[in-house]
Amino acid sequence: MSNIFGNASHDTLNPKQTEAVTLPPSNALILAGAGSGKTRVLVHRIAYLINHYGFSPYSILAVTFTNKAAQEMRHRIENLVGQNLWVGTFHGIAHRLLRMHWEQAHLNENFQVIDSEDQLRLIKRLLKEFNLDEKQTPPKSIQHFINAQKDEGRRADQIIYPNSYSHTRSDRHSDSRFDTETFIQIYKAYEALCEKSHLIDFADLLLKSYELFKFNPDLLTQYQDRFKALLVDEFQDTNRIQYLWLKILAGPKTSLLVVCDDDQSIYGWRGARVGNIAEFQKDFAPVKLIKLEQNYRSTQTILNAANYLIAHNTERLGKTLFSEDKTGNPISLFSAFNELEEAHFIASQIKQAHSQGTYQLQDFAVLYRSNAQSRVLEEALLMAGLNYRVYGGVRFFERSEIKTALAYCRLVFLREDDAAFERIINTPSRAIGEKTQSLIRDEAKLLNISLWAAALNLLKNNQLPGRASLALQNFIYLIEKLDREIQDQALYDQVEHIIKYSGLIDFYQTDDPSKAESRLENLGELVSAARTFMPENSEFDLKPSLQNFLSHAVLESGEGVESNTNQDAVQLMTVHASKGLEFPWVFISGLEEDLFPSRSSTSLVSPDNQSRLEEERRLMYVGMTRAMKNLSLTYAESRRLYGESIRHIPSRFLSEIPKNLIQVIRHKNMIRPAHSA
DNA sequence: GTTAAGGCATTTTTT
DNA sequence: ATGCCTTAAC
Repeated sequence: MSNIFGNASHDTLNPKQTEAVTLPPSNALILAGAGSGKTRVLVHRIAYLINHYGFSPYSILAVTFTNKAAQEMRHRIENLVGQNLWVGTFHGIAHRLLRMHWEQAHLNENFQVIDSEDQLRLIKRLLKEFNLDEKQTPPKSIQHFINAQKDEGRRADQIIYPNSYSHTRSDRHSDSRFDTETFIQIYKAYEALCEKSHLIDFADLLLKSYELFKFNPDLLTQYQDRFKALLVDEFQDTNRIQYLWLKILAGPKTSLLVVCDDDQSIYGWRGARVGNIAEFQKDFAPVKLIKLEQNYRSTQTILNAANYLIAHNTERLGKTLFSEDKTGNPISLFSAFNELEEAHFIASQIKQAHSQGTYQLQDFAVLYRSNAQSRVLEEALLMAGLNYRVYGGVRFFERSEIKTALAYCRLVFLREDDAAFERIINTPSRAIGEKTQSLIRDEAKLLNISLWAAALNLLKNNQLPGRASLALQNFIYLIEKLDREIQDQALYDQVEHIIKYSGLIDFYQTDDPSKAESRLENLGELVSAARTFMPENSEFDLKPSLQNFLSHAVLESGEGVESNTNQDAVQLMTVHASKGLEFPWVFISGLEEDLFPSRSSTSLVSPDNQSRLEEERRLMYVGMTRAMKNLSLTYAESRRLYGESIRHIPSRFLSEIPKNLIQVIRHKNMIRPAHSA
């Protein structure tokens, strides 16, 4: 398993690391290769600023991308300097700023954050209002459009018409059938709806907090003066708005240190701009550049292979990893007849190595390009009697029963929350059908009020048939009753009470018997989560309130599959999900053209072609550099995909690794599993 | 208001 | 092949 302390076993910093840590306060770019100890450098840098330059922890801000990275950094900083300073994700920090300055940000005090599922629901509702057909105008494409605009820092009225957005992301949906003007209109309506409902989506957290600074110069100055040092992790993954946010926040006296690895930029497809690195060097000149190229993770063989592979990319800053470790085992390569044999091979290799006692199961990771590949691998591991754990399922706070329960909490907390209203108005079913709901929506639209207020209006004016009226009355009564009952209760009592009296327990007990058990269990866990909930970061005097708990649920939705976490098990995940981790023995499977590199990165006729392929190559590079001792590569000549067998040729990436580093494993007397129907 | 049948897409994922 | 979601029929 990956060691959360990275290479903490090395007690001293190497010369390059030392140079980065002890720089005088100034702008710096740390180009940190895989396994070169970048988190360690960041943490030591913070300690150095405090201990050597006398910076107050209060004047330092460290930004990461994931909650996991933020937690780890917070933990390590506390170990080193024992101080509680401001560390968080871009979104987490933006959220906190908006909570603190909600008035200046033109927000409601009780605003709620919505996730992309809620966002999509709102968009679907708008499409209905616009009388647009979902087939002709897919809600997903609208969602993508809106998020891409916000990620670029543009409001609906700032869009440079036409097609100003098409260069950033995949433009599958930007052909003439979809009229940009319509998209902009929906974007506008969506903004209005969010404002009315006091809701804010992920992208808007950043955009709104950027605007908060932009339109409140006094506040901005206050923060610019406060932050003497800004540190950013995984800078290659920043998008436009995140860059703008950093740029506006960094004042004349702020020194900005960013850590990045352009060779590990694998999120271009969701808006990350590697170009921010060059822009940073220009905007923040002079920028001190330091390269960390010594790797503490892998054997030199693995690094050589990875170096040769990545050298095929043209868009690079340039960096070559080296290790003090011995050469190590050659990289093994296995060619299978089909995906079943491939899986069987991997399972038997693991079984064999494991039985010799050198490795635990958790020392093995099996990586793949797409999630669909995991099933065959799981079956093979199961057959071999090996425990495994698949990363990346539906996360706790994203499960439907959890989201429904939270929607009750949200509506109880804030009646204007239309997203919550729509989710629970008829769950469990209480005879408020499409007809009634549509009447409520019309009323809300007409008077520009929330769905809740619209429902009250319809009841007051007797505009509903008797049955519907009664049902709606009961629903409203239920929410108001819950609200009254939870006053003055502690958070966990509130959550427990709402779940208990919302009718959800009965509903999930009978709704789908196969899922009933796990759903009820999850609802129980939600109460436990509320019981143990304690907001991070004491500086802001956060209490375990319902509001804070709801924000936490959206912004930190937690690990995927939490079961069997403590069991020794083989780790299965996509190459993307493996970023930042390390394993003694890594398998990368499905190394075939059209799979890895993916079909869309090679076959699309677009000017983007080259960079798409380079991103795939970086992905391969990320996968390879996860390996500490052994790296095994596999591919299948034929693979069942989408119901039919397809022949594939070996991935070009295999031929980009020098032959002398590879040992080809021959088919021994292996049983070839036949394809089943 | 619930269930069956047909349509459809299907890299990667965080917040 | 499969799962998800809209639509059509009880």
